[in-house]
Amino acid sequence: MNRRNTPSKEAILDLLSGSKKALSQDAIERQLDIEINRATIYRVLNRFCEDDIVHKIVAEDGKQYFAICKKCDDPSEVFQHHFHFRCLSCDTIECLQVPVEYSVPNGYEVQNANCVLTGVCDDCS
Amino acid sequence: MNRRNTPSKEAILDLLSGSKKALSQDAIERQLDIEINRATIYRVLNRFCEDDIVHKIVAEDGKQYFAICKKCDDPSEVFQHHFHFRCLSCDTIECLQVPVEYSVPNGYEVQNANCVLTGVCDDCS
DNA sequence: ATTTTATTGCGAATATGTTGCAATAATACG
DNA sequence: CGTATTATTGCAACATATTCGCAATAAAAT
Repeated sequence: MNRRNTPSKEAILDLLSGSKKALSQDAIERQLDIEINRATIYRVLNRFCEDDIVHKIVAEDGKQYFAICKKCDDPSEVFQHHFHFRCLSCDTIECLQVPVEYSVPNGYEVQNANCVLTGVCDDCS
Repeated sequence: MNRRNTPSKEAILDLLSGSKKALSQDAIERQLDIEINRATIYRVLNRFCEDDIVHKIVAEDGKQYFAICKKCDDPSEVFQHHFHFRCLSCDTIECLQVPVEYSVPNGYEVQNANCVLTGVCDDCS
């Protein structure tokens, strides 16, 4: 199951790399220069997630957003899990450099954290 | 826009009150004694949310879950926002008595927090 | 008893995400 | 290079969650 380099993969990776925001499938499709099928975009994104190149956030709107967030995924930084901020005004989601801290009851094992704060960002307020 | 008391409303409220878990529309429909239309269930739940009787959580599966969580909504308790735990094994979501703590950059205004930890709960491990 | 209008059920619409399948194309290998 | 292998793509269809319009029903107010 070796990965191959394709125009789709490159284009989506470039877009995400250059974006400061987490993007949804439709946002990606809109912002791309080339045309890529919806299903393909999802497949590429899911592959990125499997390979831990990208992380996925699900917002309150129930939609999936994808972000690269180099700083956050930097192994030298300790926090894998960070808060995300969804601005209701400009309808974007960004990774905050704010680690998610929590405790859980005994016997609970946490595998993932999906944390989204919603409100109005600085640009919009 | 005054609210009216109806069998649907009561049944759903009773169910949520008696449940220790956050429930999705289909879980509610399944657990109800009486039959209530899907759209109606959503409408009742959304009204509850508007009236702050119930809070909504959106999990990574993109689905909405509703919980009453008296303890958490108790005004004497300071934390309105708390973590939720989704167990992948028993496929339930529960409110944890763990407050969500965070800071945001200057100028950001937070209106809501949707935080879900995913993993395996004590019962299932 | 009657009026007002919130609520309901139904069907249809919308939106998001996934999947099967055949066609295409990236890579490996002679 | 030329060919074989198989990952990737596009398309259409599917699945699921949620919402919406509309007419019918039934709380509540008078």
